[in-house]
Amino acid sequence: MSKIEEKKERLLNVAQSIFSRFGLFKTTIDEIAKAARVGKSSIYYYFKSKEDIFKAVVEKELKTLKEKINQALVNIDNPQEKLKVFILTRMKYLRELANIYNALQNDYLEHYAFVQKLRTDYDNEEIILIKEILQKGIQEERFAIDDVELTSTVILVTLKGVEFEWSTKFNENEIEKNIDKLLDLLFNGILRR
Amino acid sequence: MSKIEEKKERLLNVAQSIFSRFGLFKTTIDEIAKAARVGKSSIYYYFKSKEDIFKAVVEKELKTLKEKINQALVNIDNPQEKLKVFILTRMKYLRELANIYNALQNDYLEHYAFVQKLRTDYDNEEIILIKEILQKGIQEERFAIDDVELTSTVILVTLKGVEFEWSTKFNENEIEKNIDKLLDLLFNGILRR
DNA sequence: TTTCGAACATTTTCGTCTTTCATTCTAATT
DNA sequence: AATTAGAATGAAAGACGAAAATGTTCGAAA
Repeated sequence: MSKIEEKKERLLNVAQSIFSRFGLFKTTIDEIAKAARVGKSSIYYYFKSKEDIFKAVVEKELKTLKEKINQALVNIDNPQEKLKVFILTRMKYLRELANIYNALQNDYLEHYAFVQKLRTDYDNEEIILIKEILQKGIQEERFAIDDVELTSTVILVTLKGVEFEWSTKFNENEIEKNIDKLLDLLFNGILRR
Repeated sequence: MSKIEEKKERLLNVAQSIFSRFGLFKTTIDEIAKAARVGKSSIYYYFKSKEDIFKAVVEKELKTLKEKINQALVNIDNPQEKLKVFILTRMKYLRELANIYNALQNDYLEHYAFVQKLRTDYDNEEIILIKEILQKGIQEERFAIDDVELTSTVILVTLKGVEFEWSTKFNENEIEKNIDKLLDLLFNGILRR
């Protein structure tokens, strides 16, 4: 990594921790500069604006999240298990990555073009990932799915819906139990046979 | 109905149509009074505050919604069919009743105590209704459900999640198709058998 | 090339005044 | 007495300009 990239990285880490605590609006460039022990104008040597820094931080967190999910999934073959691990890993790290979580949830940020783009882009990526898992399951003749598009949308929507409620109400252990039940519902449906 | 209740009703209808167009904040008591051809202080003879009027309007709409749903469900016996009709009816009328829809969705209203109460109360009622349908299905040995509580939560969350997306993207016919698929997913799951 | 102090530009904050609006009062009308 | 509404009240929301804070740029220095 080049010298300049190392410095950018350092500034980004500082910015990340401050943004995590105070959010985009309540942190000033000066704070970041002070914390990083540089003059505030130096920041502009590396980033073109405050929004740009925030964007970089969120993208960094997004990259981390994707890596964590990929790492968790890479040596799992069973598509049922894969879905479960995907959901669990997603929930776990999304909560840790405060800035991306905020960018995805906070209503005050939705007017920023890059946040909107981030949301739809990331939605799409997740849909694609879910679709791939489903397709693999179909290919292996484990799943029988009529409309993969709709099914993955429903899975993602449900995930986003229960995520908030569960992560405030339950501990990690209970969440896993709920996810198991949710997956059981998804796999088997509710009809008696 | 007493004279005073008739007048209240009339004022409420006027208020409903104005609130529907402009929302709680952008409509003034004066507007309602003018539209109803009464002096604005007369309104206070019937309602104790602006919030009180809005509350009454929302409750009126809620009552309408419940009636519509009950009417639609009353002579359906099959629990599968019942779920479908519930979902369709709910979607259809919720969109027509602008004020309750706003009260349930609009972030600016969530600070009002009665809106919060309305939301949680109505959530509970819907959960209860869904549970009842599920219980009936279990009783008739059509459904096999491990955790009825979680299942009904998941159904409601999914409903609320797809509702917005679908109602902007699809027409009534396509929505019905999607709901059919959604129900198929719910009933049969995705596992091949 | 990199840094930073100072200058500049833009936004936010604050105080003041004015206007609007919800609510109350009071007297008139039914 | 029940009902209505004009006028009064007070609190909140806007309009506006000055001052302060903050984001961004520039040019000189390390």
